[in-house]
Amino acid sequence: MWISKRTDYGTRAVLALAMADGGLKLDEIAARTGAPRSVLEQVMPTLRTAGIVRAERGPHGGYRLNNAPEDITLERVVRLFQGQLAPIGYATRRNPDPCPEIVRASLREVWAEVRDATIEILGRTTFADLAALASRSRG
Amino acid sequence: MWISKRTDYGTRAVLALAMADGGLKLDEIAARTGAPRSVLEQVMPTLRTAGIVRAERGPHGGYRLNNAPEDITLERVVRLFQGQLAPIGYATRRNPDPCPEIVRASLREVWAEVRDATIEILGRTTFADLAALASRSRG
DNA sequence: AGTATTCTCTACAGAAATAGTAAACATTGT
DNA sequence: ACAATGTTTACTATTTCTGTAGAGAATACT
Repeated sequence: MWISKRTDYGTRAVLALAMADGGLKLDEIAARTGAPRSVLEQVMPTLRTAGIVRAERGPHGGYRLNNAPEDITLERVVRLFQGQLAPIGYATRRNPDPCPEIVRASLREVWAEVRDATIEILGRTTFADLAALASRSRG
Repeated sequence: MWISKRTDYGTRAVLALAMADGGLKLDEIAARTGAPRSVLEQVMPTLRTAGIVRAERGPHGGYRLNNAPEDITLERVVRLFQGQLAPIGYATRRNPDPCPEIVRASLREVWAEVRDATIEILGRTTFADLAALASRSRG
């Protein structure tokens, strides 16, 4: 239970764009993802600043992906909102907290395994994969 | 960053007991795990109620494991404190939240993969494994 | 009995993270 | 000008997390 709503909404929004022909307006993204519009108002600029989507204002404006869905991994979007993917602070890849006690150092090995398994899955899954999943289930 | 301190302290405490000859008093567990004694006062009864440790009061009292370390998985202890292991509410094994939108349903597949990978690791790792890790690193 | 030792229960307080709302603002097309 | 669209920022309410404290209960020893 550790993916925040904003992370969830962010990934849903990118997937909605990956599945759309052309761009989508904020209201359309809200409708297709089930995310509150007011929250997307914060989420979308974050995606834009990170270079994942681009936005245009005014009539006929909206959002588009900046890259092909094959080139956007889930890991990238999740990290954008969530930061570290390790389950605990002493098992991050960069600058892990120290483990003064031997029991903690042993546990670190396992948390690192969980971390790596998570990164492996999120890193190999692209939004093209997710879109393909969706069209398959749609029949 | 989703393992709570209490979960962390709980797993450390069980490992400390798995590595000890005989039992340990609360203060000894606190010393070996680096956990505040006052928090362990809440954590240890939780472990006891779950049948993972047993306690004895009075002089010469303390805690012992109720089973062999080989028979206690990390999954069991983590679930005790943490509950569901899925990264998000719509990807739990039992009673997942519904996924009205197609984008959410696609993402569920991936979160389920993460969940299963996590459970696989925590479910096969026992406290005997962790104790072995510790004695290896101790040399 | 009395006392020291040890675990147990429960209430609480502060801090931090999370979630969502809202309103004023900036840009663009017609 | 004006309507349509995204942007920014401040805010509030709620929940979760973390740790502390103190009174209580059981046990062993004398």
